[in-house]
Amino acid sequence: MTRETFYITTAISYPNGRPHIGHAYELIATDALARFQRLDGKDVMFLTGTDEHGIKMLQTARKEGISARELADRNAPEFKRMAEVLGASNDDFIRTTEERHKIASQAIWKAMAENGDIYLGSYSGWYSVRDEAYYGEEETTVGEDGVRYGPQGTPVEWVEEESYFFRLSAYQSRLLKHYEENPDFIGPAERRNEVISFVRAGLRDLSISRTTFDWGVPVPGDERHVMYVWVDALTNYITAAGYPDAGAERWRYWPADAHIIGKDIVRFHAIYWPAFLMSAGLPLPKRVFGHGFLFNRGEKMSKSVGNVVDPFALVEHYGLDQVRYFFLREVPFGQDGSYSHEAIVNRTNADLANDLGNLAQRSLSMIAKHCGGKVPARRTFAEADTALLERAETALATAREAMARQAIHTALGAIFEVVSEANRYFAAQEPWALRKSDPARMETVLYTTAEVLRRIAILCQPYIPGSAGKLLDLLSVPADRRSFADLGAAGMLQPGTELPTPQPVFPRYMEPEEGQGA
RNA sequence: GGCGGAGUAGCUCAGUUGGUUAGAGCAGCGGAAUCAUAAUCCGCGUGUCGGGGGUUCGAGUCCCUCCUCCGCUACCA
Repeated sequence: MTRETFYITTAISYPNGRPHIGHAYELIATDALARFQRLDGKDVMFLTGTDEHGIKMLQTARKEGISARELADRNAPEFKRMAEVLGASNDDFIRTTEERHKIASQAIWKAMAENGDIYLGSYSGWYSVRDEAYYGEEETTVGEDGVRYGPQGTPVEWVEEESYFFRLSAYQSRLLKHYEENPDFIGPAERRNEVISFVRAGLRDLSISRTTFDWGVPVPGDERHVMYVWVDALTNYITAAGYPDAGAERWRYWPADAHIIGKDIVRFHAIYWPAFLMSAGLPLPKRVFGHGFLFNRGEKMSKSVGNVVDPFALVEHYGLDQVRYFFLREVPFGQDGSYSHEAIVNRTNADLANDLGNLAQRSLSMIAKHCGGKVPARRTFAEADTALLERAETALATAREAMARQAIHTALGAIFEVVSEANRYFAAQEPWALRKSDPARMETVLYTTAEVLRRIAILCQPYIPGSAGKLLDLLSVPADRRSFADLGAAGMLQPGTELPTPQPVFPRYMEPEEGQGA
């Protein structure tokens, strides 16, 4: 029997600089979504990568006195390294400068051309390099410095060039129909509204080639042109699935189940991309989800303010799972979020070290001391025992529903509800008192606690894979018995199983004696 | 200007189709306990639910209006 496939992607990062916290955030969240589906038995493909063409790469390279390719070759590995440092479980890392991507991009171009959607025209206007957009004369203003600026406040220059156009205007009603018939195509709902009102306002044909530079994928049949960077960038999602080879091993993953992107590029993914795919006769992704931005103490990161936070430093300072947990739990996915040293310390100490870590430590220590370091025997379960264990299964159901709509914070909330409940259970049962009054009952209580920890750890794997794995190791849970299918009765701990000496899983963050925090 | 979203306890937020004394977490205060990573458990909130008006037996939850913030979008001097 073939398993259900699940294909999920991040946006590909533009490597004209080093990875920043926004890249890290998107990757962590997408990784959690991918891991969840894997644990839930799906055949998952998770893709991330870098988007290396376009004039901005060229300009940054020029400024540094190197070629665009050298810049890409220098920075792309940093993004790859970030994926490793963040514990991302991506199955592939695509670079748009790869040969397979050139083949795919040219193939989709040809498919769109054969469908009659590409025509040669010319474009002249005020072009903003930074915005990568043309503006009408009336949209620009000449500043006091004599420089002409676009509506976004970026300098523009007069550009006149021959350009291929994509007949986007022809797709207006088909797109609207698609949004109508597939209400979950765009998430969250606010983004969907924005897209629909934009499309309703009317779509103009899109300029999709450039002749003013050559850092891009050549247009098939007319190599004076390179493709507009977004045509080539969006195509990465099918390149990695083997396009244009319909017989490719990975083609079974297409269409993607979810493109996870920042809210700033929703338009490209929810309008242009489906239009390109319709034109090329390919199925559309099932969902495009735009997450929010992160702010440092409520302020947008910027180099001038000096509050840019390096994801590598963050992981180094707080620990990988602490960083993952904080962003996934603290920020409602889809909304903007804020982070600060205090918030990270509070959240991770309270939830990970105090609630979960300490519960594991106190119960496993008792087992080590009073049960011979083996999974204790269990007698008849009391109502409190079964009730607690069932909470974990309820949490899985809640998490599953939440993760299907990218409500990662809701899923984590449900899981940590079980942790709280387990602490209440442990305090109410007082196994330390039972040790003298009713040792048999103590064993059952400790068994129940260990078992609920097993379930919690299984549920935590998508979010804090390293620590969850460590906890499962402490419970001697075999590596092949850690999926969601093993969550319930089928995978329960076997009394008598030898357990390793308990060790703290989540170190408590202690403020350095002196010096400033991160 | 148009469209959309938001404004609820010190902080971050939940609040189904309107219905008993508006909730959670964190922080704070008091207590219990001592198995544990000074962790845990219990108790404690007089919040104008942005302002005003309205519908209703009853509104945080519906309608109108105003204010503030944010997003998308279209423009104008």
